Amino acid sequence: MTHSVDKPDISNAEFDVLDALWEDSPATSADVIARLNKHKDWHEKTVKTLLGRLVKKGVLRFEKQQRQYLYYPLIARDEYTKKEANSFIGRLFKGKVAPLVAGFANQNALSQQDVDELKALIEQWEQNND
Amino acid sequence: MTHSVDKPDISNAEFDVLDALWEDSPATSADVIARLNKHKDWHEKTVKTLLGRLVKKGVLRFEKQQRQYLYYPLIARDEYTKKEANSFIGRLFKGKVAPLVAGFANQNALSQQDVDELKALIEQWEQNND
DNA sequence: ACAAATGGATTACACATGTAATCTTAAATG
DNA sequence: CATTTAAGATTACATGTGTAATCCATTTGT
Repeated sequence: MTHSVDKPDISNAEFDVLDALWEDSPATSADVIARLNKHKDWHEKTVKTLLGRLVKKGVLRFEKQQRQYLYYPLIARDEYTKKEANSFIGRLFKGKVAPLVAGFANQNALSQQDVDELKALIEQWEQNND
Repeated sequence: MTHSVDKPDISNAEFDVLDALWEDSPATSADVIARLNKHKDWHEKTVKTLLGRLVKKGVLRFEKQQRQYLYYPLIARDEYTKKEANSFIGRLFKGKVAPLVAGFANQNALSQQDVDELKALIEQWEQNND
């Protein structure tokens, strides 16, 4: 990577909006509002404000579709979560992922499926690092 | 657990202060300032403001030591990180820890040690869930 | 054609946060 | 003892954030 644009901070409320867009995009504000209101109860105006802020932050872009806008995310969910995970683990667990998993194990928050997935990941890792 | 007090939000700057206290407590504000300034460069007044806010939020308490105060954390680091990890994983990864670990693996951010620790955790888990 | 509804733009406003400066009082120092 | 210093308390102030309301221009329904 030769150059990378500064990642703007995305607030919690903004994240929820972005997440609705990640669910399926492009989408109109009405679409986003409808999706969000399946779980939350936000006023239409609120969601529009957040869409606007995300555009201003460079996280979304839009294309005019007659009167409405079609919004597109400019960052991938995966990329975003990866960065957030890094900084989170960095701050709280000195960058080590195992202690976080240990906390989950400790709380009985690991399912058989989680464990299976972790085992698969490890196997994969060992494959690549013999 | 029969009853639990509402956990106040701790901001990023506040977390750093709290973390300095977790390093060793009780401690005076001067201690905390000194510790923080090994890595950051915060004005003394700033740190004192943050200590005050943490006290107001019920995260710290203090005892007067003549003129100075001795500050004590009122929550354990482990407990705090556990809660934060839960909400973080909840929001970004639908509550599943494996996808987060997958992101790390994917970035080549897993060391042999991490993997060893994960394996140990899994083994432990399987022990308890046969 | 006119009015009502609807989309986005602009404005609002309280509380949180980062980052101190100033105030008050008591301890230390000459 | 008078003065400087240092601790905590109070105040400050720009920006960010949650949560809309209002404004303005179309589109749509009657």
